[in-house]
Amino acid sequence: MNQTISQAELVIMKMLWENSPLSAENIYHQINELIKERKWRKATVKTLINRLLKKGLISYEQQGRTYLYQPNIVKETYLADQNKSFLNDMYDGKLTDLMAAFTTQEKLSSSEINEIKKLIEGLEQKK
Amino acid sequence: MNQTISQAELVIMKMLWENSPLSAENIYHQINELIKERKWRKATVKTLINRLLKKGLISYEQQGRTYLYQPNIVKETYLADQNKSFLNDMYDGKLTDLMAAFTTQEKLSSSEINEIKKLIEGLEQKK
DNA sequence: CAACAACGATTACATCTGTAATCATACATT
DNA sequence: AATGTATGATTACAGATGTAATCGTTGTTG
Repeated sequence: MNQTISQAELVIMKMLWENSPLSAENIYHQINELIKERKWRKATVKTLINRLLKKGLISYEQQGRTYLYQPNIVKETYLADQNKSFLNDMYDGKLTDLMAAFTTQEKLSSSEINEIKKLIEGLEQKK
Repeated sequence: MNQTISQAELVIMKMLWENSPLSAENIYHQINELIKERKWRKATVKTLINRLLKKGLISYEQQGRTYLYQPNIVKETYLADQNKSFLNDMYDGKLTDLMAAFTTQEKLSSSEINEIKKLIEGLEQKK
């Protein structure tokens, strides 16, 4: 259940999280239209789909001659796991260190700063 | 120059960022003392060191019969790259989304919340 | 019905990773 | 000097990953 998703596989997963179920053909087209830099052959897309199937990360329902694929895991769950790993790997679990790095590294508009402030205030309320 | 660092290699890099130069022997011992769960053979440690050398991520100076290794890249630079990739891969570059996920996902002490507030205030000053 | 096209299945193959064993060499010790 | 030992170098090998080509089957079309 705790299968890893490779970089390439993640592209497929994102597509399915945004909009599913999708056929292989469909995924193929979306990838090559929306992500111009990346040109995958159909066979490549199929391989990635099959690997995701084998890992149990997606499933399909048969629709006539084609298969329609859909994710088995929720995006938020996956992200939460990734966040945790990233935080531990890069900042030894110290969230404030991570926050400091991100906020100083990325340039923020004042509306974004406000948004973040609101987040923090929300946290204070809750406790 | 934009070499990737694998999970295992990162363990070595962290060691060197914290304290360098170090000999292979030294790295070996630190890994197996400090990170109890992980038991690497000396040969494994050497392999990882050699891969990092080949990637140009570390270098050595000879000290008699042993080599002393040291990082060629600064930790902060590496982290900044990782942050950027992570932000793009997981949150399509939307920092506030990332922040929202992390702050709601991790439980924060009120002192941590304060620390973050100070960070944000610092950002506001600067603009 | 025959040929083609569409779709899924199978196979391929180089590189990267994790995890080492073994080999060679130089130093230390009896 | 001979042998053990520490250290670096070379080789190994399976699984994951990126990137596909090709094969097989079934529906479509002239």
